[in-house]
Amino acid sequence: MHNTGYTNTCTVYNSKLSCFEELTESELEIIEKNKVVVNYHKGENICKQGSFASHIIYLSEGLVKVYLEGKPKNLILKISPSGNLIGLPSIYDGNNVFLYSAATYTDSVVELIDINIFKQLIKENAKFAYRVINVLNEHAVQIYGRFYCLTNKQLHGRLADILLCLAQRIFYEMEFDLPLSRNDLAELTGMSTESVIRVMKDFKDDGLIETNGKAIKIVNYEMMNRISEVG
Amino acid sequence: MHNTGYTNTCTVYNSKLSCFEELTESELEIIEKNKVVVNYHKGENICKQGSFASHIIYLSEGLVKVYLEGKPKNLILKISPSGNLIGLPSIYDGNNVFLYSAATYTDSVVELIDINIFKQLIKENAKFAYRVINVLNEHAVQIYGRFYCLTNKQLHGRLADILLCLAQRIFYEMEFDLPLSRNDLAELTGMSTESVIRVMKDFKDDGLIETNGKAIKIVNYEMMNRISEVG
DNA sequence: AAATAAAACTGATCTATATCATATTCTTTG
DNA sequence: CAAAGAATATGATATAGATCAGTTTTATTT
Repeated sequence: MHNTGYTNTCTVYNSKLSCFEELTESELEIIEKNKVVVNYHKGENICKQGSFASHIIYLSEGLVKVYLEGKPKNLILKISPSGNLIGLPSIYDGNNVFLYSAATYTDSVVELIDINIFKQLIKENAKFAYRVINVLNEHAVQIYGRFYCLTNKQLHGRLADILLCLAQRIFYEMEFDLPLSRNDLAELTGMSTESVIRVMKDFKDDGLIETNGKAIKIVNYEMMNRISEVG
Repeated sequence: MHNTGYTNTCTVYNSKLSCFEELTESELEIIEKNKVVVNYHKGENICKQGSFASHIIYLSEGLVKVYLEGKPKNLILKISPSGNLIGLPSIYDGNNVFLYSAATYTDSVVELIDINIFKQLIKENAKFAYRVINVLNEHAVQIYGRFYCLTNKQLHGRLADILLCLAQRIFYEMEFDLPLSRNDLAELTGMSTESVIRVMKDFKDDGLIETNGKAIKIVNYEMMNRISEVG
């Protein structure tokens, strides 16, 4: 049976698709010549919603959250590991503005590509543009899934989602050092910090996970997965 | 000051951008020759999440909801009036599948464009592709806004949002015949039908709106707007 | 027009989860 | 190394909004 569901809050946008493969040597050279490399510390903002989007951001190292600014609290759209582009939705005529903010969870390295050059490449190289469309759509699927989960699943499901997601899509292991605080997890799952702590405790008490400081181990994958699915 | 916020649940995706303007005569002809026109009755499905996406759908008449299928309940991503494309996110290599379902609120007319022809045009005409990217991004903004509202605003804010949205973006008038049931509104705002009714009553009692059967009139626009903003 | 079905409405109750208040542990820094 | 500051933890309380169980109104069918 075909999988029609968006059953994962999984927040990680980890594109398998690179659009740059479709560029010619000379086009790549244009990018190389016009890009700038910038280092960021943990917790810094790499772009700010509403500010002028002069660049497309390529995350070459690190881990960032991409989020909408909100009055009482922000809304995280995705977390993005290295190898992904940030700011593609800014390619939008008459509105050269970042549609979201992004901030680093860990020290990160970023390459800034002039947005006008990027746009020019799209307008000249249809294959490249096609790839960009693919990346945007892949991204859309992720956001849809997250949207569904945050609006439909409850606490245990959402937290299970995120933990599985980190294990599977960021660390590729069931045991990892969590670079996020309980507070970060709360923001990510749309729950209160206290609830994160309580649900984590539930998971521990039920033998689904083990924690030791920042270290987390998903012991009972099957069960965690069921919790994530059931909500 | 620049408006950086996504303060509207507004669900209506009403693109000002048409991507077809960038096509040449002969390209348009290709589309004309390969398109099929289909009529739908109110309440019918025009595409189903997970099914093979053989076509891009152009809504030439009517009003539809675009939604994710969910076990206890669905999640509406947007409502789309005539003049918009549905199914663009299906342009996604290795996954020729509808990423969402769509169903009509009213009798509708649809033009089906073969997805392979559409893809081919993207790959050959970069300007066209650029427009498609613009449409996708415009769309993304809408969904982000809705995402924010559904996860952060509470009942009164959400319902005020939708009513304003219908008035401003669908009917272009403060007085209109609502083509949606209370149940539809509930689905749209992510609340229970009973709550929709209660909040509607609150609005009526406070003199913000007047209703008479299917007819709705937004009397106090200012106040409704404030409710929508405050949440 | 009577009968049936479907919306719309109302009130009572229940529950998931936030919020608040406070305690404990861990981490940084003077 | 002590002191201050974060981050984590825990229990009590509050509440927005769902769910349930009905009633009334509107729409549809016979």
